[in-house]
Amino acid sequence: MTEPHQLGVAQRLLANDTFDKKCAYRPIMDQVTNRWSTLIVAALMGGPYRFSALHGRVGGISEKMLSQNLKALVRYGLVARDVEPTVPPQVTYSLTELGVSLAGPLTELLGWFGRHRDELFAAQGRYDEG
Amino acid sequence: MTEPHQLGVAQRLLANDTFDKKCAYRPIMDQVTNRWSTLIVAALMGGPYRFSALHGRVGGISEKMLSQNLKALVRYGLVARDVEPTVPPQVTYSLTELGVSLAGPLTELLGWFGRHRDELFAAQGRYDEG
DNA sequence: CAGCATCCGACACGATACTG
DNA sequence: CAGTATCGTGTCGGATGCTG
Repeated sequence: MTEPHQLGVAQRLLANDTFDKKCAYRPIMDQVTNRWSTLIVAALMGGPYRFSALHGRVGGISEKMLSQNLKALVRYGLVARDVEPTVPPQVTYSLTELGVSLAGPLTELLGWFGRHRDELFAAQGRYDEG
Repeated sequence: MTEPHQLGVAQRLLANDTFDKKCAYRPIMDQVTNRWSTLIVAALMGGPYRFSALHGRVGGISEKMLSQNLKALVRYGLVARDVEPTVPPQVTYSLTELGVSLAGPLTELLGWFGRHRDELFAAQGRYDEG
């Protein structure tokens, strides 16, 4: 039941050249779905966070990558950056409305990997054996 | 209405450490959501394809990357590889059941980028100006 | 036809050190 | 606190040429 519908959607998308590699928003999508940005967006779903809090929350990310990816996310309007001009400075990051709207599809994708984790590992194991 | 639910889901996922960087399936997710694999899976939603057909369909991909990514997708059980022992050889690729189940979330994500393309570009333009 | 081997440049990423 | 600068390494990914 879901299958034919999904295939139909895919066909339409392909027919309209909507996600071909040449399509102009692919670089943005590559950036947003990369290793770190997904985790950062996910972390920000929990509410606004300051730089160091985010750094602790995203587990394993370097300051450089956090800074770099945050900059990109701000650039695409997915994350808001609020600076409190105090000493020491306080910078708070939060999802914009656009960022929140991305959270849905992203969470679904992440959820899929969570649900099918075992099957993926099993297939990987089988492949590496034989 | 969707917002609080999504945030709740995210919170639960984070609380369970389900998509932290350290989480074991992240490497698989990185592979599957990378630049080419998403396009390959999308192309295969249209039905089974042979190597060269797929190569033409995915637009811009090199044979090396197609081969490499197909191998990874086969390894994770998302794509099936059927060899017809003829001369010349015929190799057909298709989505497995697992692959089809991934198509849903993936299509949603791709659809999101299609729908919000203009906002992303606008934000990018604004950022690069000021 | 369906690929693998090789070379090579570009960039992602981490570690370390430094700044307002 | 919230970053930036610099360096070094590894991987990504394209181009080319070759094989069964």
